[in-house]
Amino acid sequence: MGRAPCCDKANVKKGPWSPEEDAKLKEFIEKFGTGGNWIALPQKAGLKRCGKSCRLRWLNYLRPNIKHGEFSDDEDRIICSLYASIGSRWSIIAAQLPGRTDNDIKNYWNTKLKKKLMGMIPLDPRKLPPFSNSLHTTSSPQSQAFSSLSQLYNDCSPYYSTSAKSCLTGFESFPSVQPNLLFNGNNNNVNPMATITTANHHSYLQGHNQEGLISPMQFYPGKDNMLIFGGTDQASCSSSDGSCSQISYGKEIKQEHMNGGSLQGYNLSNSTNGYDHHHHQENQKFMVDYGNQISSTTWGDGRGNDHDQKPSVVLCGNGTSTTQLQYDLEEVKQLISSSNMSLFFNDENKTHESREAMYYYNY
DNA sequence: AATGAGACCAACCGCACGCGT
DNA sequence: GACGCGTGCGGTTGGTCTCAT
Repeated sequence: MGRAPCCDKANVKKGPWSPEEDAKLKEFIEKFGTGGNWIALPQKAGLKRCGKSCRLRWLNYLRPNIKHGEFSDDEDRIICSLYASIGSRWSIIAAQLPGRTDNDIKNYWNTKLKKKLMGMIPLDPRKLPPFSNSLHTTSSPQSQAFSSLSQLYNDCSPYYSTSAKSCLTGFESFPSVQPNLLFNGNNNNVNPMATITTANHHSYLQGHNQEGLISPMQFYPGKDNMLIFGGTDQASCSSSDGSCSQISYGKEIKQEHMNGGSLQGYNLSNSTNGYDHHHHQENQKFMVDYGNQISSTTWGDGRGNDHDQKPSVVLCGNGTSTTQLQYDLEEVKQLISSSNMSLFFNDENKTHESREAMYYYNY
C-alpha cells in the first residue's frame, strides 16, 4: 500500500497555469504568505490546484527576482564546475546562481549546456594520475562526483576533439586535484577539513596556472565524507521546490540554520541513495564575514530579497571552534587578484605551513 | 502550406527526509 | 520507535515551438 496522495487528483487542475491562476496565487501569497502549508494553500486561495503545483509555480515563476533567459558564460562555468564536483544536484547548483531555479538549470544542462560542452573538454579524465584510482575504488562522494565527470566525458567522448578550445569548462578542476591534497594521508582525521600545506598549495597552484588548468571552482573533502565547496556569490533561494527555506513572504518567516551562503557542506554518506540533499550535520558550521559583521545566517532578508553584500571571506570550522579568518579585506583582495583561486587559512592554532584550508574562488 | 523531427521547458511524479505526535 | 504529514529533490513527461524537408 502506497502513501496517500497529497491531494484529490480527480479535483485538481493540471497542466499549464493561466494568467488568472498566476494572479490569484501571487496575490494570495503576497497578502498572506504560504502559511507554512502548501497543501492547504490552494483551497484558501481559491485555486483548483495541487499544493505541490502551487509551490512549484510560485518558486519557479511567480516569486520576485526570478531570472529567465540566456545563461551567461559565468553561469555556465559555475554550473559546469559544480556538476563536475557534485553531479546533478541541481538545487545546490541553483543556490550558487541567484535568480535561477534548479529546474531551469536542469533543463539548461540537459538541453543546451551538455551539448555545448561536447568537443570542449580538454582533458581526458581516464588518463589521469593516481588520484583517479582512489576515487574509483570507493563510493565516496568524490568517486561519485568523479563518476559524474567520467560519465559526462564518456557521453561526450565521441565528439571530443584534440583541437578542443582552450577555454575553461570547469571540468578541469576535478582531475587536477591531487590525492595528497585531498586526504592528507589521515583517514581518522579529526580535522573537518583536508589539510593543505602552504608549500603544496603554492607549487600546485602555480604549476597548474602555467598550464591554464586553474578552475574557478574547487571542492575538497572534509570529515565524514563531507564534500565542501565554495563560491563567491550570495546564495539565492532558487530551488524550484524551495530548498532554500529562507524564502519567506508575508507572514511566513522560516529560519533554516546554516543553509544559506555561498559555502555549503553536505554529508554525502548517510543517505540511502548515496547523498543527502540538504541535511547538514549538526556539528557543522559555516560562517560568513561581511567585513565587520560575522553572520551565520542566510543571505536572504526574509522576503526573498538577496542582500547586496557578498561574503568577502568564508569561514569554516568544526562547529566547536569556528574561527575567523585573520586576513583583512585588502589582503584578501590581493590574494584573490594574484590568482583565480586562492587558499585561505583559518586555524590560528596551527602553523602557517599547515593550516586548515579551504578554497576560495573568484571570477 | 503541410508535416515530421528535434529542441525546449513547464509541470508532474515518486521517493526520501524531517518533524510532530 | 512507529506513524502520518508536509516538504524538498531529481528524474521524467508531455505540450509547444522551431526548423528542415
